[in-house]
Amino acid sequence: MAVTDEAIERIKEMIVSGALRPGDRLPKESELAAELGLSRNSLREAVRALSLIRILDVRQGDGTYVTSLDPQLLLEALSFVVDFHRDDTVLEFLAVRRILEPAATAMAAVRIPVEELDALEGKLDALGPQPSVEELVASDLEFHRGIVQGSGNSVLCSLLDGLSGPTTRARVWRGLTQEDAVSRTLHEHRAILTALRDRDAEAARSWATVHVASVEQWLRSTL
Amino acid sequence: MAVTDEAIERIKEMIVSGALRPGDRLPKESELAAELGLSRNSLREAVRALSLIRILDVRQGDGTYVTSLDPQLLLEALSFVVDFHRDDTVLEFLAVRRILEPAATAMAAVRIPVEELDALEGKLDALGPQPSVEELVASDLEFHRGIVQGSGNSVLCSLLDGLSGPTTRARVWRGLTQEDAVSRTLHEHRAILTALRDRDAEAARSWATVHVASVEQWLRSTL
DNA sequence: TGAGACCAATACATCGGAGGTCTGGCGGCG
DNA sequence: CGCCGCCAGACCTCCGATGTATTGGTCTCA
Repeated sequence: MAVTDEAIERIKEMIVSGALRPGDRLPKESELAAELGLSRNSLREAVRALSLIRILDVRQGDGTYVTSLDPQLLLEALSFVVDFHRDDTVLEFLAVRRILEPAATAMAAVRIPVEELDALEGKLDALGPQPSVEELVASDLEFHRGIVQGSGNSVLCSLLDGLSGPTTRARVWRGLTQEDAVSRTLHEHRAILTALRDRDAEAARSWATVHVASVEQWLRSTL
Repeated sequence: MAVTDEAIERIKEMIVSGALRPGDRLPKESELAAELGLSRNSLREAVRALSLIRILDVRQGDGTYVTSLDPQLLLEALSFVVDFHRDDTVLEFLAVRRILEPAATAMAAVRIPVEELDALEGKLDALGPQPSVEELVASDLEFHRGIVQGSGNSVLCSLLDGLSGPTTRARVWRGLTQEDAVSRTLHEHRAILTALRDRDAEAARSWATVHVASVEQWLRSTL
């Protein structure tokens, strides 16, 4: 195995084993390089790779630290990966989302705080009757994120966040706004909110399914 | 932004825009470095980072190539990330799996080929009445992977594969084998197979739910 | 005495070059 | 025609030096 790959494994092992804990500072480049028995350049490649997927956080002039390792942070790299997929696999991502989103919405029905529901409704109200594409995308993203956060599962939340990345979403919306789907989507958002207020998990699940499925269907007919 | 990060974005952009397609070979280090306006060392850091998440494939003595970009390949990096999580978040990953696995099993019920079912049953038969821990883990992993592949959604398949990574699974099994859960698990596997043979999606979904939930419950009571 | 500016130490960022190693292809030899 | 060794190309690793951002202490001034 190449020295750099070995360094990646060694650093990973140090973190997994607990020798390095979240927030800990790594020895400085030169020391760590000597410790692992390689040059600074090679070590830097390892550190950079781990930095890309948010395992490490390098701060110039300060040092290199282990991140919080929150699922949210680590799965953020997922959206980077999703960006590489073209339209032909978007449907598969959307199918996964159609599984997760209703489940998350149903989970949220029994535990999301009323204040959060109020906040979400307020944001829907703030959206005018003729929102721009950018506003719609932002609103949609925020709406779903708010609900999924209400599920109380941060892994689920981050996963959906990554799957519904800006790129995918934007691609979908770009054409979707040409149709009358805008008002229908907003109506579905309202329906989901109502179901959540009623603490009706099954209704919430159904509305979420309908919501995602309608996007999926439109996309399938277009591609 | 640092030159290396910029290089990562530039390379990503080249791939997403289609300038570089799967399987394409990148210009050699020195040329690409000159083209992007940075040193080879910095470029190497960028390439190494993209290589870690399976976007690029560097072959010593040959060149650097764009991978197939299959969802399967890219989501493989997910298991690397999952490895960093400790027991306290395993439950959240398992909860996500409890959502996805039944759905995938139900999808498989209507489309998995009979030959695949035969193969899976054959593997269960090959497992003796007193399998070792390693055999059990391997069998369990292979069984679920075979079924999920039958769902026909490669994204879903890779996602579950990553979530049920060897580490997580091994941790769970290590203690689980102490109980009588072994025979129960094997029995559940048989039941899932039967439901799939009957093309009974609902039964398959239910058995998969029971299967994952039992592991989750045991884990919850142990932690 | 307290606040703000200055400065030096620290640590990462970037660079260019040199030597090593592996791969694949070309040509010679049997 | 097939096998084997040579060789050019490309990545691997390392070194040493310079640039740059942050930090924290110190010094000066009000």
